[in-house]
Amino acid sequence: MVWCMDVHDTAAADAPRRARGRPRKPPEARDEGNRRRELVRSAARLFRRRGFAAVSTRDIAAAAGMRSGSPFYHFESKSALLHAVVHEGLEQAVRSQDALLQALPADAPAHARLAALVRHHMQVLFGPEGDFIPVMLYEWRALSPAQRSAIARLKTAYEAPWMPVLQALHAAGLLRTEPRLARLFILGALNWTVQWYRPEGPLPPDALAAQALALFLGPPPPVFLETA
Amino acid sequence: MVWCMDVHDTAAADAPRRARGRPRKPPEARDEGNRRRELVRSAARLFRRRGFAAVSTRDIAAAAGMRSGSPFYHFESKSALLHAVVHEGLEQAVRSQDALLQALPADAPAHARLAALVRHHMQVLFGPEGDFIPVMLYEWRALSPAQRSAIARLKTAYEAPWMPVLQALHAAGLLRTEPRLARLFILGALNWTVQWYRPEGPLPPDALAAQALALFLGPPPPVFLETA
DNA sequence: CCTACCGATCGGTAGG
DNA sequence: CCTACCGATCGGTAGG
Repeated sequence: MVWCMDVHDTAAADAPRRARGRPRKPPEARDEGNRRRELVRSAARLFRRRGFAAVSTRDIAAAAGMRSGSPFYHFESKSALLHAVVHEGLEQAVRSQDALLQALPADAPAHARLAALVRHHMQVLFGPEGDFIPVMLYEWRALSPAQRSAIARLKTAYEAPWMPVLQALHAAGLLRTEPRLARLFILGALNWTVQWYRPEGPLPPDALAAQALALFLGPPPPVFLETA
Repeated sequence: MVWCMDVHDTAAADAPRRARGRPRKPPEARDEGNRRRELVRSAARLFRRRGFAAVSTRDIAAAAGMRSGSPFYHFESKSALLHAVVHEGLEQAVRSQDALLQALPADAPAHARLAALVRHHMQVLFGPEGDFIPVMLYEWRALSPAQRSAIARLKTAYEAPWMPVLQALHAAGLLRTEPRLARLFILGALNWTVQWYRPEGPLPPDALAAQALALFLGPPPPVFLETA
């Protein structure tokens, strides 16, 4: 092995350690936990833009202001980084969706509940943390089996609240498709928007959500059916 | 450079060419044009299963029964192979879609036309050539700008016939969403099925298409509106 | 279409 | 968290 320190330079070796190489950041700016978060954020952005396999750990390190080997101080592998992106994004999405449903009036009609779920889903896809879930949607394959099943549990938790809402709409005759299939089609149509929709365009995410809802439920909110 | 032929073995060099290395296939089994097609087919299957970046040109060569360098006899680069997959798949889809529309009665109602388009799209995704279009859908990014715009023209040709149908449904009040958005949502819901649907399961592709149509158009075919 | 090869890059690691 | 490095693999090519 070859080292950059010249082993023949005994004077330097015996002298007190001098600062070598590039200057270190002052300790208060390094802020341990945030370095890891910065890696996850950078990885999410790069994975979304170019895909997992096309992004190198060196790219991620550079985006987070580190050297090539440093991501492996925080994560044991590239795929562990992907797992962190997906896991943290999905955990946050489950949390905010649960909070949303808690905030709805207990007697909110199914139509209003579905509207809230669709609107929230678009916020998850295009909000400030908008890289995390698309990475899950499109880079699923790159996870190991063990990682996949950890994610699958969270995904089930995210999708669960959709079912009673779709079942109620189906029972009321407002949804002609079998609820489980309806959920797959609806989430598919919404997830696909990451391929073509730009939130900075003329149509804001909430308006896009309203258009999607109109496609699935046909006529405008038939309030009369719910409020007897 | 080092060659496998021993240059000191002048006797062998002067002797009439002997068969060296692995045996060649007889000429009639090689069938020039089909080798290229086999590469495209193998590439399509691998790109779909593992993604463009995760598949090596060696993998593709092996799947087509070739050695590592041989794909570059047929294609100038890995991305040219991807382009061939996408281009040939999309060309075929445009052709069969056009044939389908020609075969419909001239007075077929918009509802029936949309049903035919949706059914055909599922056949494109899950039929015998079912790897080609999913590769386009999910590996779009890996194409060069020039390749992308060549594909974009074909994609426009594929999507064009959907618009008059959706506009007619919109005008008839059977579709509550602006037609252009409806097209994006509908094709998105259908394209997403490659993530979860297995055609060898209990629900055949045509039945899946019917369920999707019911979701978008609500009530069963309102024939009375079209047949006066 | 194969053989033999090249330069570049990749994920990951030892040692500090 | 950096430095210096390793073995493996990758896309691609020259020459036949």
